Amino acid sequence: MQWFLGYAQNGLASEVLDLYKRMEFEGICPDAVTYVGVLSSCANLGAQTVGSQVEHRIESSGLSCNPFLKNALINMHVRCGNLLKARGIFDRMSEKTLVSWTAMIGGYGVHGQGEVAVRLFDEMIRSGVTPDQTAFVCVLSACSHAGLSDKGLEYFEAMKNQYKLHPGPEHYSCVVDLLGRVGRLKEARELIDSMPVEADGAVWGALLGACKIHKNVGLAEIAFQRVIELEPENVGYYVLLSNIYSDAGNIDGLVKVRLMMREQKLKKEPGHSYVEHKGKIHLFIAGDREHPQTEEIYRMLDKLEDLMTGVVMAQKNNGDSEKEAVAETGVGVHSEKLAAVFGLLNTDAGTDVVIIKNLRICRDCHLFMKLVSKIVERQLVVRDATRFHHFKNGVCSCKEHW
DNA sequence: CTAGGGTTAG
Repeated sequence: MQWFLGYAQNGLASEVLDLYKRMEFEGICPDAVTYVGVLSSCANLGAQTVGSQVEHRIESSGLSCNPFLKNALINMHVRCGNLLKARGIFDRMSEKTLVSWTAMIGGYGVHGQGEVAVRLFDEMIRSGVTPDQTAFVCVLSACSHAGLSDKGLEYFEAMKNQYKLHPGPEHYSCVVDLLGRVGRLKEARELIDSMPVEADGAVWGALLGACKIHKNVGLAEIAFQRVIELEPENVGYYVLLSNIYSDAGNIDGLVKVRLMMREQKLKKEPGHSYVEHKGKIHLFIAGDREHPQTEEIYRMLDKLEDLMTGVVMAQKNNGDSEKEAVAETGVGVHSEKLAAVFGLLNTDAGTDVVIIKNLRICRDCHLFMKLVSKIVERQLVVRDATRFHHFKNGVCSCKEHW
């Protein structure tokens, strides 16, 4: 039985779910710790159907009071995109631990609701719970995704001065991202230079990402230099720089990076993602043109592309009014976008309206349903689901493909 | 015999 935690904690989520299925088949009754491992795996895979089944089993087995399980459930719902369910459990918890707060704050952050995350963080402090390094990572990243750079900087200062916590590279990478996204590249660079701890690849990578957004080729070259000293095998950074060159029309640079990659024998796997819909996992591969209606699908995506900017995917709950989901995705038409739209429609959080920029589209709108039904027609099922790509901020976390 | 276990950016 300890395999469960072993597998779960080592990221072998699909193995956990396989084992769990076997247990069910053999009629073995799982205990609370087993459920924790299963739920954590569901969270990592975005397996919301299994997750909800497990939730029901927990309820009927009388384990639902277990605070560990409640936190695991919150996390599962958060990672499967169901913030409202997560919030429901959170609100009904009598004893909210730091972990409960952190999971919920991180959830809002990941789904682009920085303002809510910040409000919750302040509420946590008012309730007498002291944040730790993890909580600060969550709130800083929430601020960065929502463009709340000054608020984020305030938290960063409070972390050091008020809470006497030593920021690690993971905090610095958040703050570099926070500054970089809003174009404060100079400050981001200065922050890195002033770091009392060693910068890791993520710190320079965050700067490189900011250079991509703000088209700063010179600084990108510096950041890239540093980042590959630290992570020479990470293909994503090569791709990022080559895309920066490509955007700038710098063909020499582009060729240079491609040659570097060839010398290092680095190959970029095609970007892919999968999303669970009605119990089936659907796979999307970047640049995939296998479908007989590919032309139509891409025309539809081009239409969506025109309407989409930024990188936010959020769910808004306006109390009694209709529940809305906001979709905005990043640049380049590829599979992640399909999955992001798909995932958006897939939330069973009671979303009635999908907003793309200022265009309001009803959930049943034929534009969306046509797109979705076309994707569903393919009935692509993934067997080797090793890692679910989370729609952090509406965009898959994997790097852009060529 | 029964502990263990939940939260972390790019």
